[in-house]
Amino acid sequence: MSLSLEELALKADVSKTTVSLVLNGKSSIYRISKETENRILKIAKDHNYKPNSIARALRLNKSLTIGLIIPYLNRHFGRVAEVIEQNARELGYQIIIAVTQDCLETEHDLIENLYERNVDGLILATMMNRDQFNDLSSKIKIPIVLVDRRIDGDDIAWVVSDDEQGTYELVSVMSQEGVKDIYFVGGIEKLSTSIDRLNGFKKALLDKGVECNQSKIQQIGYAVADGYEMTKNIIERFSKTPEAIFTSAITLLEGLLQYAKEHKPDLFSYTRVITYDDHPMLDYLQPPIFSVRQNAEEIAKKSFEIMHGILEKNRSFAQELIKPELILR
Amino acid sequence: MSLSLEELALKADVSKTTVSLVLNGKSSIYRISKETENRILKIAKDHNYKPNSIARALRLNKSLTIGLIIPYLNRHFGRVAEVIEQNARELGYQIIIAVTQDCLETEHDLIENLYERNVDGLILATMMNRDQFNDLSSKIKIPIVLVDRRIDGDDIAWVVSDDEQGTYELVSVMSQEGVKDIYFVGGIEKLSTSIDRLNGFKKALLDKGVECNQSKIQQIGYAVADGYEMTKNIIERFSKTPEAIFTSAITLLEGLLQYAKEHKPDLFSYTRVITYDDHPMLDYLQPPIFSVRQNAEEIAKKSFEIMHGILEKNRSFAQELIKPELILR
DNA sequence: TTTATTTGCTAAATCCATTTAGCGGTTAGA
DNA sequence: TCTAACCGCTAAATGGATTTAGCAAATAAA
Repeated sequence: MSLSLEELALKADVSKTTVSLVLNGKSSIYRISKETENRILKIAKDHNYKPNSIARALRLNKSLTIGLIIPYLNRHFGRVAEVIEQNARELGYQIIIAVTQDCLETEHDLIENLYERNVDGLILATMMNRDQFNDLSSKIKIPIVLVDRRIDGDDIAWVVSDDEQGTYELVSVMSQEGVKDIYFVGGIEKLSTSIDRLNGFKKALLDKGVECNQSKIQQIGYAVADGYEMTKNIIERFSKTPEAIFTSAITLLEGLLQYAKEHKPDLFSYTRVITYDDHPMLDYLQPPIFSVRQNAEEIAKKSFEIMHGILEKNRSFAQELIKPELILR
Repeated sequence: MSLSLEELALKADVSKTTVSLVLNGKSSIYRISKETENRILKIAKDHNYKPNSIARALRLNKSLTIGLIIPYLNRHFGRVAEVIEQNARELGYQIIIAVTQDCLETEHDLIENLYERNVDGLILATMMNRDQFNDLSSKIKIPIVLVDRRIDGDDIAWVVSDDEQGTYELVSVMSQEGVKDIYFVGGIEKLSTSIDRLNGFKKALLDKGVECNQSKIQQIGYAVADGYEMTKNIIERFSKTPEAIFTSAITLLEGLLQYAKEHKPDLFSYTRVITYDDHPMLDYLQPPIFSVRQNAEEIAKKSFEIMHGILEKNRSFAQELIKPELILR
């Protein structure tokens, strides 16, 4: 299977240069005769010739490969990865995937690793701050598109959900109903997802003249156990019967549900729970939990689009806020 | 950044052959003096030399890259992919991921594509039957490990959940409680997951002397909409009040829940629902739904282990049935 | 002193596709 | 008749690491 240019040239009784030129559509530029061209094309087709991608990558310094670095392959990022892969494939790119488990050091290692492995670009759900990112950018000479988590900066490409607006709208639904005593169960404090969601949260309350007490805000992390812990803190230290709790990720909601199940089975009789991130199973929980659905498909599509634009269309960076969808049950 | 062997050789004032030999641990075989060796090692370290992986792949015909082809990046396969990636990374391999959406043609295209892109091996959740697989094997000269879905054959490597046993145990819980009128909501008929789960289902009933009527078995597909459709069929055509329904995947359960929500809100008052696949949210549904949790981590670990064994340890194929876990709520 | 062996290292081939510079032959124009 | 332009194609260099065969100098053995 898959013979080389040279073998093809032998069969066509021309040099491998000629074969290469023909197959790369440069026949006319190099004045290869129609006859020779057709002969070569036929032989190539008959033998189902595909150029060796490694040799090609070496020569062209271009591997048609994009590295995708994300914290987990959970529901959200799984969907993002899936759609990025499909979009990439249509344009001839492959996706190399790697998961950081939200560990900054792992992220650094992976970036370095993929860079050395000659990916053409990186799509990154990063934990870095601006300084760390700048450091990196100066070392790494391939385009980077941030996804899901952004870093402020005029020249940084990113595609993220409009976390602030989504949270604002969701929390506003509560505050418009007069709910005031609302708790924020947050994730990793320094990430844009946390910052933006917290801003949206505060803004929704302020709009109704509710001052947001610092004691109502917790940010430990995005793991299920973190959600459990923060819920526990709220119930055991601040209020046995909070009016409402906002969890800023589906995993945190899981933690809340787990705590409620174990220690507070009647939680839902006096507490409204709302959450960032949606999940189909929420449709079947009692009582219904309002949520914000991130448009993973659009996030994925745009982020590859930007990458592709930079790589092949000489476009520069771009930034996109993707509108999430409110789901009121 | 990242200079070449040649540049390194220049700095060390030796030939690139010498540098390569030293860096590949062949100093003693080729009698490179300790002095030269240390000088080269130091320079390489100072400059953080990393061999160009593309050049290496071309020369060695080995890309340290594994293709992973799965139907979706959903919860189950996302977790499998995540763990495969982590295991692979520790041993220096990268994972190229691609999703088929359970389309056989896409699967074929992807296999061909990844093969041409010189992956060293393929881990595959396949839709192929034995003949198609044999056809493929004869063309493709790299190791293939099937994951999640197996194909019978003495020389085919696979790692799958013990679907038959898992289903048997789960359904036995029902049949031991005297439940007889139980429906099978199945997936894609010809896949081993479907065949094995159906066998386990039948066996559990037969053990209690219950004959399994063909009308109680449906197999349309694994999509949420398929689950909806099959549930609808059961309720509208066979029994308004089935004693129990077994869904053979979490997506099918979602379809069932959706149908119930829309057309049969009292379904759970007379019907027991059990499902293959687990999901943490099931903990919070009323009434509790018993399930079988596949050990995605173990499946992932073993499948890469087998691949690695074939690639680097001269081992041959292997087959592994991974025990799932019954979750009774 | 001569031959054999060891030491320490390297030139060149290899993997395969791409691309630049240019060769030898024909035709057209002056 | 001579130069210029054109035609159709190719040799060779390139990218970077690996590996085989082997060279020259130093040492040991005869």
